Amino acid sequence: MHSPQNKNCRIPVWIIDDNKEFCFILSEALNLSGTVECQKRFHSCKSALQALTTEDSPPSVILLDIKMPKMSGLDAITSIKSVTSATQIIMLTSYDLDENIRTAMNRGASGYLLKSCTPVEIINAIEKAQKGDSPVDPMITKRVMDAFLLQSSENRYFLTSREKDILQCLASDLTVQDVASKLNLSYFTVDTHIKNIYQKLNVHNRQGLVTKASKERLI
Amino acid sequence: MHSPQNKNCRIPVWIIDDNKEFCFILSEALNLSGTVECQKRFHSCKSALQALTTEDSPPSVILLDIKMPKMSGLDAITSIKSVTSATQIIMLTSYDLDENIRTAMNRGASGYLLKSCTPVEIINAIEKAQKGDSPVDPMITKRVMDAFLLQSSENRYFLTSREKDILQCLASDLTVQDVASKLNLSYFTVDTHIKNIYQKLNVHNRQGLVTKASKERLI
DNA sequence: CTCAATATACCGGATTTCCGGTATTGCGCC
DNA sequence: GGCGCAATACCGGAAATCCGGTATATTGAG
Repeated sequence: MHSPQNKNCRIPVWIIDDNKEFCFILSEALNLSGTVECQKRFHSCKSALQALTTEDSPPSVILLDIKMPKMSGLDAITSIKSVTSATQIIMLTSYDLDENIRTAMNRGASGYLLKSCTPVEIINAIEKAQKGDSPVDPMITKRVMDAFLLQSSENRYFLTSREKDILQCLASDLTVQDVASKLNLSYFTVDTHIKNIYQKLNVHNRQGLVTKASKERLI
Repeated sequence: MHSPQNKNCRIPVWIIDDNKEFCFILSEALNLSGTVECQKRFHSCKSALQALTTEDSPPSVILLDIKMPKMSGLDAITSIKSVTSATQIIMLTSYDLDENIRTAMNRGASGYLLKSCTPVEIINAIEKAQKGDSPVDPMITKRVMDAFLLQSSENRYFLTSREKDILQCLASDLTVQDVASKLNLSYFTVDTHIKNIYQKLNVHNRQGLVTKASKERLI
């Protein structure tokens, strides 16, 4: 009736996410549950696809990060579906409102999860997806996220220590030049770090950065 | 022993500050006290100097805003002292750490006050100055300010309603262009408003603005 | 040892901000 | 009725940011 997997076993899941830290934490969390088992982790779409084509047992559910270097998770959806159409795909995103969600759904994803969801929420979503349920209700994850954000502000964005340094400096009126002098770095280095921070926090300019960092108590 | 004023009267004070609203509020507060009397208010150094040279009774103490259009309060110190050397001058500043303080002291000011001080603190400072005491201890005003800032965040910087609108927009990642579209204004208008906000909050770029506004719960 | 991550550094062009001006209109207040 | 203020609008040049690249050295984990 439900899925093609054998009934008495835990739901086999793969995670594809270039963020190793997040990837590891999530898999550990899933394996703590009785119902889900993270069998494999990949940090690029390419290696995951390789495994899919060579291995004989595809997972029931794949958790797929939307934003990755090289091949985007968005592009991987159709490839995965063409190899193993029975596998459900749940997109992972860091961002509150990612316009790519719609695209992902159109391409065959079953739903999406915010990375800030609790493990329980994620496991529920996996169980739902395996049963063939339609997309995860965005409002649920949204609500969970809102509550979740208030605590656990602990490095949700995986900023490196250098990036945190620079974030602190930026919060106090300093220009790139100023920060470079203060930290004894090249202008270009600071510029690079800032670009990376922008990407991690999904903002596109200074005021966006400070606003977000401030809201999330990063500064 | 103390000052040249007659003993049974309240200490006569003038206020020179281009911010009419602040000026008025402060004078009202002073007049509520039993010991200090705000006799005159001026919104420019020029008009105050004019009054000083024509009137026969200079005040014991002048509260002088550092930052004013045209003639800066800093420039006015020597002029005032040359007319009435017995008058004590207390500088007023909005900013946490104003480098002009040192200059003001060198030119003959008796001390300085942060505009965010409580009326009681200000009155104490006036009484001290009139007795010829040396500069107000910066740490006192600083401490008072810190406590004061936490409450009474009510429009400390006298932002106009339009300015508050724009501040809100800036806090959410919008560029000048974006804000202009959203509020149906010209790019130049928004630019002008932002310049004015910068001046009022004493910041010089976007991240400084957002940081300060965020700290002080303006957004 | 190898791989990946991190921190470092540089370039160039497009865009945006920053700042000091000026100017006009409308509104409220003595 | 005039004065000042708030809001609107415009200009131009200097400075800073933004972004998409590329590249190298070091370090830690497997």
